[in-house]
Amino acid sequence: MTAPLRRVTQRDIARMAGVSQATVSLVLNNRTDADVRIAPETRDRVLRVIAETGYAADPVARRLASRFNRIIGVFTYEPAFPSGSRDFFHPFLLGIEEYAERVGCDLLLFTSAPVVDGRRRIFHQDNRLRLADGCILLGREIDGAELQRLNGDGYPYVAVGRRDDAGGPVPYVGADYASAVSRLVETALRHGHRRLTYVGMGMTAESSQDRRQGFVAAAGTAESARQVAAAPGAADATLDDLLADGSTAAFVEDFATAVALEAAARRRGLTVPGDLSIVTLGDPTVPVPTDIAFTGFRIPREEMGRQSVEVLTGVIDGSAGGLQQRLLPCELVEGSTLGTPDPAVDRP
Amino acid sequence: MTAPLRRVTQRDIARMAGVSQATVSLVLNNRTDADVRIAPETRDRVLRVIAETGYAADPVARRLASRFNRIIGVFTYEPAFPSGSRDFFHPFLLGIEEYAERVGCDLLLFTSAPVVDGRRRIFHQDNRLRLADGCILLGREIDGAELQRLNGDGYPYVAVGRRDDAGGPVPYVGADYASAVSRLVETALRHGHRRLTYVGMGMTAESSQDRRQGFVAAAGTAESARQVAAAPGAADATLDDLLADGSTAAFVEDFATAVALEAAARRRGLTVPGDLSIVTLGDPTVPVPTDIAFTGFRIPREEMGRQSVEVLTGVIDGSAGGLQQRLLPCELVEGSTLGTPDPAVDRP
DNA sequence: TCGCCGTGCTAATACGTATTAGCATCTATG
DNA sequence: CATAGATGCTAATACGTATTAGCACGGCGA
Repeated sequence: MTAPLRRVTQRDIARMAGVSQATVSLVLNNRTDADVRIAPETRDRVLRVIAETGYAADPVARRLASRFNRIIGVFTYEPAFPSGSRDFFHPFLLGIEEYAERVGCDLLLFTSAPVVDGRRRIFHQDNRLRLADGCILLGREIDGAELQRLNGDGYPYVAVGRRDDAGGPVPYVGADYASAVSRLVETALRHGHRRLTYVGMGMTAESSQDRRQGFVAAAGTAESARQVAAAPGAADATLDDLLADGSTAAFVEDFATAVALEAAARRRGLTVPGDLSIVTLGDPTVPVPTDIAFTGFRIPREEMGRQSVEVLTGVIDGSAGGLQQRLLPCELVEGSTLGTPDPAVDRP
Repeated sequence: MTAPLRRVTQRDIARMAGVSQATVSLVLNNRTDADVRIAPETRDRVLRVIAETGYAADPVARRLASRFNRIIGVFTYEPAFPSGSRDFFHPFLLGIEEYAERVGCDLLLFTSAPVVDGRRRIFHQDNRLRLADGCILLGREIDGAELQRLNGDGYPYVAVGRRDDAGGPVPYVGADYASAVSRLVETALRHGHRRLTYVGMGMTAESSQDRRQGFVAAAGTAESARQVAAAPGAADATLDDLLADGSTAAFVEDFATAVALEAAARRRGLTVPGDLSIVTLGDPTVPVPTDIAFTGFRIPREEMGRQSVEVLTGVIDGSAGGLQQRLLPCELVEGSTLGTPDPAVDRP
């Protein structure tokens, strides 16, 4: 190993070209303002030396002197490349990367953030947020206190997924779950379903709230629209509950639960959607093997990633005017698990 | 939007605590050298103010003044989160993230690197490599000229995958393809195979060279050991060629080609491995649907990611002594596509 | 000849931190 | 009481770039 060579700096270039460091900087930044004038010969001379030496400005010094880094932080509340839930983050990252590339920004993954109580923390002793010009927040549940702190600090950020206010409005790019669920409920009602059940996971996250709100909003004309909590493991109990209630359509928050529910129904000799319609309210977040084409909707994850970068760059350079909150529409998936309820099922 | 608040700096802390900026820095870095002494009361006072304000050192300034950033760059020659070949990078990134987290480093993805002639370039006008303390290079084929430049600049980096020298030895963490292929060839010979064919893709990448070398090295006692180039689309022609040659075992570089070859054989009523043994020389890089359990080996991608970070940190802080080149063993996969050649096949 | 303006560049400074030489002040020692 | 040494801190400077005020020079009009 040779001794680490010293960087070539603007001073070196300046000396070689017989000009001042300031001139090198001006040439480098192609400044042609009225009050900054460099003779073409001088400019060429400097550029030639730069080319010869292969000089490249130190981005760190640049950042210190000016304002921005062209670095976009990405904070994930869970590891960004998990083996388990890899399908959750991946589409977001894909969109983020694509747009970051387009605007010429690098992506900084905050892998150094320590895990406390099972989740990563943004704020800790050696907080490194300021490395980036701004930050994209990814995660099913985001700590409200941390959002509040971000707002207080005036640090530019965008959450992926709608977030409730936290000491002020939270900039976000989310998916319009409420509307998507509402449309599914309306479809069910058109098919003649009268008794509906929302099968949740007992979560308080905004994404869950929004789905429930969409359910409630559209189910006004139903005979019954109730909510229950369930886990994939308790599919049989959930099925009992649905049958006892006389529900003909289940709106299932979690994809894996829907899969388990369908399997349980089949085991009992029930048909889907003949005896029971099952609607899923989102893409699988973990790989679940199934051949069933569930009726539901698609979360525009990739587009959310893209637009989160777009919004963030706006927030950073201040060009974004007012409130930066976007809800993207979800595309409905027709599938084959929502049908007309079998009249054989006893109803008045 | 409020005006972007000025950062809290060490100067602010110093003023509040009634000390100098230097003292704040010393306290912050927990300096306890013999010639640096801070009274416990002073230290506490400073720490209290730091805690109150939630101050965090600006990593950019820190980097400029000192040497390191705790940022590890990741340069991918293709997008890091591709939709197509997502399975290629993902395991590497997983290992990289895991180890980076362990050593408390952040990960910088160089998404800003522009694409020229269909591939990303490390070196371009506004080269941002120096943002990171060092860099991990990912990609099937890495430009030798760029490696040479990296070596010349004395920039710390590690390639994932073995690389030929480029103006000096290239630090890398690779997989020992040669040995893995050799062992597979030996297995085939033990099974009685005498005529072997290496089905390559006509690539010149080191990973391809190594496989071929392993093939040649172990096939010495075979009656025939030849190499052909083939693409998945030309499976039928390849099969013809194999049969004409009387080869009983095909060592197929590309997973998709192996799948196509097996399908072609089945269409012709041939059995695998009865009539033809097929060995794959690596995991699929793109998702290929197949139910066949191919005989081959597993590339320790995750471990390669982990160790690349380990090696890089060593290179960066200079603690790594000599040459940093590691070849990790590949685990053989028994599978069911390598068997004893059917004696019915005409051979002398 | 003087003043004025346009041109081409440089000196000085800021950005926020780390480091080091060295200045006071106090304590122990002779 | 003078002095040596330890102690606790600060002033100064470096890191590499961007920015801005302003200097020196030459040409031109009056």
